[in-house]
Amino acid sequence: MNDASLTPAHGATDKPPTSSEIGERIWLAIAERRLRPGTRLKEEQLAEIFGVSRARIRQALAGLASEGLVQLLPNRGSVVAAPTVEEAGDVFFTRKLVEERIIERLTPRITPRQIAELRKHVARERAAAEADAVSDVIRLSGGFHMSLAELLGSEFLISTLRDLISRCSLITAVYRDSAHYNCGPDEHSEIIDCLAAGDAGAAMRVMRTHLDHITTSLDLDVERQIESDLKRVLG
Amino acid sequence: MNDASLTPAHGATDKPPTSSEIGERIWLAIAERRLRPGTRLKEEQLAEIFGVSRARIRQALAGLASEGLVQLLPNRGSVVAAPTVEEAGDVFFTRKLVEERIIERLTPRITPRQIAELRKHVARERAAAEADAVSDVIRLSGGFHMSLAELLGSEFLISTLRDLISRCSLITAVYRDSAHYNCGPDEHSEIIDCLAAGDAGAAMRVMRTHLDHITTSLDLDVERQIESDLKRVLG
DNA sequence: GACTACAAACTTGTAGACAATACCGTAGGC
DNA sequence: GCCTACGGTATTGTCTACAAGTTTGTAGTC
Repeated sequence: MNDASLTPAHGATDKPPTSSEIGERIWLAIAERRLRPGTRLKEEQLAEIFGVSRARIRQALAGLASEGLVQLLPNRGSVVAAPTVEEAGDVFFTRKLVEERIIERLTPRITPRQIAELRKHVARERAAAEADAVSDVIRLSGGFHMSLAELLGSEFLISTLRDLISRCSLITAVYRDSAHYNCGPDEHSEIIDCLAAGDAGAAMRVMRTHLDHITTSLDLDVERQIESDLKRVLG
Repeated sequence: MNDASLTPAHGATDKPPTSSEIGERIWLAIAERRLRPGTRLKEEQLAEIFGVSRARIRQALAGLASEGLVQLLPNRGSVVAAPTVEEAGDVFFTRKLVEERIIERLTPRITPRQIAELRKHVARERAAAEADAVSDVIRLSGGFHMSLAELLGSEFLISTLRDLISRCSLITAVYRDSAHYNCGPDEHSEIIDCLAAGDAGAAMRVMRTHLDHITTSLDLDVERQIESDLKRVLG
């Protein structure tokens, strides 16, 4: 693993990062494909990189493991997870259902003020896309979907969606063929229009189409060989 | 918290329990309503009860927190979570969708040998129900659903369903009105029949009905006041 | 008499050290 | 020449001690 792949652009900070900040940085490194599936994540190495003790690293890794981003091998360490094609299908299928549920429940209760907030978010997405700020684009495009869950306020759906989006980011990082990062802001805008019009059915349809676009942009048919499959390939 | 509520029936073991064993015991205590929502879970106290150090307790609590069973309050400790009525709706809704997906994918590939395994499982459920072995009944009724996911072999759906079943157990523990524990074996048997017949549609229908039965057995309309709602009640 | 500021006790958060386990290279035997 | 057994090295798993934060009780003041 290249140490530079985890150090943030804005340089070293004074305070030691919290375990969730560490998790976020590792997550971003995975989503940006700087950390490839199969990469070993040694605790001591990470502890040195982030300037914290191993205990905090273990916390962060445990969190990432529960989100399915890293795999914890007992007594043998952690590696960046390598989702299978089948798993990818399940994840996107589930995400579609959960996001439709969110839309369905959010539509009748959303306020004009919240609509405005969402539009601002999409504007930030556009700005980041035009500036080619890859980290921001990835974070913001997931952030739009998270915002919908947060507006709804259901703790369960929020944490479930966070989990699903993380997994989707990993999947797209593995199976996406080109530079086209996550979802585009135009379809997000369209979803907001439906929400503003109070048309839950239309919003759900657009959301479904939107997520289908992401799915179809993946090479799920191609069998991408990844590091952890090495044994199977050569065995 | 009563210490006795966590000690297992079969007495103290020689070896110290692993963090997942500790998590399981706490989970069971919650599912059996021995630990009520809002109960504080002090690390040192738990460490003494299970005869391990605090580090292992923290692991167990972190795992339970990611399943939504306990709530981690930074610098203030952990309490047994108190799901709201709205959250309960979301959880059951999502569980229905996930279990239907499992059934849908499992039906065309299930083998007679696996059918036989499932029938054996239901037989164990019946035996436990007749013997009034509450712990076993709770574990086995959830176990049936887990078995379906495990037969399918999708890591994602397995971990997702484990999460959902845990949350459902907590919800039923909070909102169920009487002694009727989780799901009955008869409907499980019916699901197996549909699987054996290769009729995915029927199996999905039965599963949906089955889960609806659990939902309707809850007092979701009644506002059960729980400790963490104290402020809202008195404020 | 009620409110605010302070102090003590308790609980969690963190770090560092030690023990257990798994992997890799080497030597010996078949 | 290949396989197996052994030992060194590296990495994870666990525990104990200390630091930081929060809550609770108490005294002083308005």
